[in-house]
Amino acid sequence: MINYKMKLSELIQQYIPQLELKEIQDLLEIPPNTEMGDFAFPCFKLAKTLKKSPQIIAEELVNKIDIPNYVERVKNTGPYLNFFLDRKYFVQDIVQEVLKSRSKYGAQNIGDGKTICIDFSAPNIAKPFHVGHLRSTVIGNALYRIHNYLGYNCIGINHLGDWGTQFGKVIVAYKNWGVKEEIEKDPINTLLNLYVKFHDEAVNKPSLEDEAREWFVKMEAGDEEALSLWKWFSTETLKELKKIYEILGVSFDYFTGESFYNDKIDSVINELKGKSLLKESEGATLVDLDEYNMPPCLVQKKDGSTLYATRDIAAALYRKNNYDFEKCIYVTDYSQNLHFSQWFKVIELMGYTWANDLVHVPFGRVTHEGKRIQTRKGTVVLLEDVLTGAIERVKEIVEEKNPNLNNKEQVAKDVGVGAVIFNDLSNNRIKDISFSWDTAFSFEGETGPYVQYTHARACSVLKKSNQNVDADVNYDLLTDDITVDVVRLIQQFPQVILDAQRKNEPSLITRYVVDLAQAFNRFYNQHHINVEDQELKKARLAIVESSKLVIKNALDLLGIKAPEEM
RNA sequence: GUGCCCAUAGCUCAGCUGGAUAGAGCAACGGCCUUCUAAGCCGUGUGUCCGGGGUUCGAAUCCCUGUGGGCACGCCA
Repeated sequence: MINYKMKLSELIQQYIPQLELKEIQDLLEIPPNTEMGDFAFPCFKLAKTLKKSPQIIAEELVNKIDIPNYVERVKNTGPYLNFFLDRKYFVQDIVQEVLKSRSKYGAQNIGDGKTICIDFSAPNIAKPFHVGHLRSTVIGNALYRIHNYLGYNCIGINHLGDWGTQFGKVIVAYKNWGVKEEIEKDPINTLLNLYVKFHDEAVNKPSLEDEAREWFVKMEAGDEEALSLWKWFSTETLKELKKIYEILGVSFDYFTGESFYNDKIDSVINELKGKSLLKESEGATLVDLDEYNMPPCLVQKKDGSTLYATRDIAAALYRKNNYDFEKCIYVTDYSQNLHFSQWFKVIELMGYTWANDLVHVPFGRVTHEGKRIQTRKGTVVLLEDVLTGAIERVKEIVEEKNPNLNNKEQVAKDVGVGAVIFNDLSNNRIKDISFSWDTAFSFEGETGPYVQYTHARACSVLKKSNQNVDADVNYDLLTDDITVDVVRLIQQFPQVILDAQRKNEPSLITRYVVDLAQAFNRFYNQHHINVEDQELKKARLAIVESSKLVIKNALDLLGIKAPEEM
């Protein structure tokens, strides 16, 4: 497949040696309207050096330029030089590439086997998995898949919130009001109720908070009772969590939560001490970051127990030593921005240059009808309810529109879950999301089901064609506007993946696949595919197959299934 | 108070490291199933791109400033 941007840049440079190839490439753009061509080169930058108006420069260039075979014509429009690619050449080039590469179309090896750690999902044990946790999970999962597709060796780590003072709270609550059998029956909800009850009671009895902290001190000291309760709570909740991951189709290489680093903390504290980074303040131990315009990073409470940051530092050191990552990505909501800046700085102060390879990928918060979701207040929207609700809704629609569908259960799951994931990945990650049942369950327009439907439709046409698709077709039949629009989008896919990786922004792929689905649906409505004319049919099938493959690849990168029928 | 983030159509949002008339979806109205899945397609309309300055040949995009909102700021995670 030709890198058109590169080729055109080289071409232009022959006539404008004043500019670096890189500059020309950066300048080359896709015009806002396809009537203006496939690529455009604005001549403003040259006006000063050439001491001519950009309009005149464009005009002179048009007259000079020697048109290569893959370009149909070059036209000047005011200060712009517009390139119109040869449609037949272009469509053939792209379609042949897609049909050859198939599920690898868009894949590249820029990662060259280098390791990327992705720390994502990380729900708190003993708290329910709500819609807020979904974002880290699906964004992290998409980043994992995107990096993998680009040749990185990915390590997905679920840094479970399974350690800390909160467990002291749950232990206190359990010892006061808990019932063993209830936890066994419904661990997450029962533990949640205990947690909520703790906070209700602690309002009137603040000593409970001290008790909780004491229990956490015991946990870190290896107290048997504390640890066995903790272990019990964790295993029970983890079982529930794994069910959710199963439904979402998300997996991890390691479930090493915060507790995993318990025995690795002392050496971190010693190292910090050895590097003279620690300071005592009001009984607590911290790293002073005043110089860097940040509040201090607390590493030990006055009772000697550790904090979130301490365990994050220990985890980073462990990962660097064991995985030798090129980059370690943390996917959390933006309320943790300061936390990450602080301990990244501590790593840097410890003298590790790889502090620069630690990347925080923040995302916006989820509210429910404008209100904050708070576990403690019990105002949660459970992810499980959202998922099962979406699946039920899909079942209703299937009964209405396609009652003879074969594997209804599986399709309902794929589409319902796909709708929820797609919805979470459609906007820029930094934007807050106001969760609403209506939008989560809407399946029209820019939604997952719309894209999946487009894919299923393409599959259906291919099936009904009763023939295999091959790339040896008459490309003269594929040069109309609507067809070329589809191919143009297909051509952009590899670059979209690169952008998504560079910016850690899966929504670029979500947006892209909607555009492609729209273009394909226009093609589908405009052109009948399984026509009598065998030559035409064969040509159009090549477009359908290519579109189908790229939609599938894009959905794969997002962690969304693409059923063949729905 | 200090720091960071956000502000684009009635609603939800795109708009790449500045570029040609600012775009989608939803909602509303009208059209398209005796031919490949109507979860679809086509058509109709709306904008002080939060205000004010500045940089530039050119600003929704960059800089400054004001307003409105969000988040964070020592023993939670």
